[in-house]
Amino acid sequence: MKPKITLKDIARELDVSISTVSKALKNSAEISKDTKDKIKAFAKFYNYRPNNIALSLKNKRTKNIGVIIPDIVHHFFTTVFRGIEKYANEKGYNVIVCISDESIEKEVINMEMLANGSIDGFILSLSAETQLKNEFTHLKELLDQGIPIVLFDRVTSEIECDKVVLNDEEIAREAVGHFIKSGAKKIALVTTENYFNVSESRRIGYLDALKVQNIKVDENLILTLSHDMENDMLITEFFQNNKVDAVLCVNEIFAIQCMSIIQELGFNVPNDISIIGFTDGILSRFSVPRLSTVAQHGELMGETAAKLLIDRMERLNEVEEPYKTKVINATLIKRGSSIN
Amino acid sequence: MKPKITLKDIARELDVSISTVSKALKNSAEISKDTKDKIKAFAKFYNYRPNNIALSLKNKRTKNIGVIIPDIVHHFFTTVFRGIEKYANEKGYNVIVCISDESIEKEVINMEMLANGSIDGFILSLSAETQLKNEFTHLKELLDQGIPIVLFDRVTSEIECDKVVLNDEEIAREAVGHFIKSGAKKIALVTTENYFNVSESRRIGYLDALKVQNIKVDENLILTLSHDMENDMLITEFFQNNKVDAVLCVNEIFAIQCMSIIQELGFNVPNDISIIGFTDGILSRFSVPRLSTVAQHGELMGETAAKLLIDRMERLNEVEEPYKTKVINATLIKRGSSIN
DNA sequence: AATTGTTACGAAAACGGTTTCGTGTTAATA
DNA sequence: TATTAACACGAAACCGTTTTCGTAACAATT
Repeated sequence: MKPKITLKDIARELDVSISTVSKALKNSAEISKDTKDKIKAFAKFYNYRPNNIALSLKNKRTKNIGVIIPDIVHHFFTTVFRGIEKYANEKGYNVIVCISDESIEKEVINMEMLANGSIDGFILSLSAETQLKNEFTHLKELLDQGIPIVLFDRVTSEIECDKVVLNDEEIAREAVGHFIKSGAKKIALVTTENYFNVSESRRIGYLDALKVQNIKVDENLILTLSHDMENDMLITEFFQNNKVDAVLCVNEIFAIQCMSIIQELGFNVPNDISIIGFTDGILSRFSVPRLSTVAQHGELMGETAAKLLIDRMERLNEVEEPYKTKVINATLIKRGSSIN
Repeated sequence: MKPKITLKDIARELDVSISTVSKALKNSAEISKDTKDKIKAFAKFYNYRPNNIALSLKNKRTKNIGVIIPDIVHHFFTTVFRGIEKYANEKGYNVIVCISDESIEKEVINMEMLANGSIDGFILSLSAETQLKNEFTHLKELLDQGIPIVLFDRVTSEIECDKVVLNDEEIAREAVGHFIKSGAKKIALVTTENYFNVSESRRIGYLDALKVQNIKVDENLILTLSHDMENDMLITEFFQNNKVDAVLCVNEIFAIQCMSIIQELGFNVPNDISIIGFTDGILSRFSVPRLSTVAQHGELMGETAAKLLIDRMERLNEVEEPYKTKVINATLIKRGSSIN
């Protein structure tokens, strides 16, 4: 076993001072060529690498980013994370991930844990509970301490910080417009409780598109499902009791569940009922027929969030930039589950 | 903006020494009750929290774990990660994730980056390229430096360290046995290049099960696909050219692709051809019919790996424990794609 | 010979904690 | 009254860096 070597070790062995070693390794003009060569050779031989922790303490920056996401086993968040990791890594940052599990308590604990020096900034998507309770003091306090935060996807207007969001409203409008253009009249929405900002936006887009086309909104055609429950019965009843031409689902699972039940009920997709889901994940690509979806470009979203954060962190001393909200444009991917 | 407060700040304000503050906050018997109360109240009021970086430097341990995985957008790795994060968090550790992207270079760079003080130990699954090239000096060097490593799933016998693996061979045998019991004779295997230890083990299990039942191995019934290519043509030809009763696929995607193509070719699943896949992910649960799979219990695997690592790290000074390899027992989940 | 300027290096502070050890003050004991 | 013990606190070292500033040694200038 050969443990890591420090500046002190090199200094002792070569009979010079620690400062000389440090300067030599940074190629300082203060040190003579002979001494520099000697020190560099020694350092190289023993594979010297500066200790990150000591550097962090000295520089008051860790080059770590904290990422808090509600759930990692979820295609969208996973792709966002990949975008964050990729960009951060290119810029020399590491990523510490915590999973809030949709709980505000975990969100708070994890953030406070990391905020005590472990990271230079946060990227997060709010937990369901945080959105439900509308409780953001933990975020405000961190911002107050000067720790930059970037919110993505599940954001809130209560907090002033950089944000990255999808054009949910617009893309929902576009999806419904697509249904209408193909002749659908009875268009359903399958969504979650609307304390989620994204569901709310998608609902608005849905309603908007109907209004524009003078289609009367039928509240019965809006099915609200919960995240964690078994929804099969509700979905079955919904499609038994309502004549529907098309259905927009706010996530991939709902869309696949709907498609499966619709088919079991004897309807044809897309001829009897068209379906469009959100999140262009693996399920959508391998279903039969393939699912038309809204691609959220998670990876781009992650990269954008990381760039926003790193730009702000590396500009900390200069003039304060105003906060930005970047909008990622979703893409409607038309596949077999809707009529072209 | 109110920046973080330090011991020094408290000491200055309260006109005591830094050591007194430190001791008071740790409730040391050395300090009088009066002084302690005063200091605690002040610290609480200003929300004092010790700086993690300073603690890390002092204690020579970061309470961070480095996790290196080949790919995060992959159900199995994601669940393992969740297990790691969950257990680590309970024990007060944070998790720094790097994605190797199946590249040995990234694996090396990331590990060296983190090894310079940022983490206390690693949990990783080898990249494809690392397995292909059989190149492990980076791991050996880190172990040499006294940094503990736990390998999971994609492991190698070249490295001595704690490991967590699936009983791949056995479960493949069981799956094939299940096929045979239901009357299948022509049993195919759809797998990846066998430099992956897991594919290799599954292949051995497959061959073994056939041998035990005196079924002659037909090399034509083993289809080797690559990870990144479009395999649809190969799969189609395979099922056109070979009479097959059942097929075992080493991952979920292959299984779904096979099922889809098999159905397109006019066969019935499971009556004409049974299918079992690996990885009990979301695809398997929502396909029609639902896919019989080998559940790899990723979360348990992650927890086990994290426990192994943390146990070793927290036992560092005591006697060296011999390295362990924990085997996670996979479960064969029988659903609609195979005959019971 | 005295002054000035380089060169090449070392001492020390700082980052924010913990911990060992030393010490002044008071009270208890002989 | 002198010694000892207990109490309550502070000084300083240490973790591994970076960086400012001071300075010894020598050369060059007047």
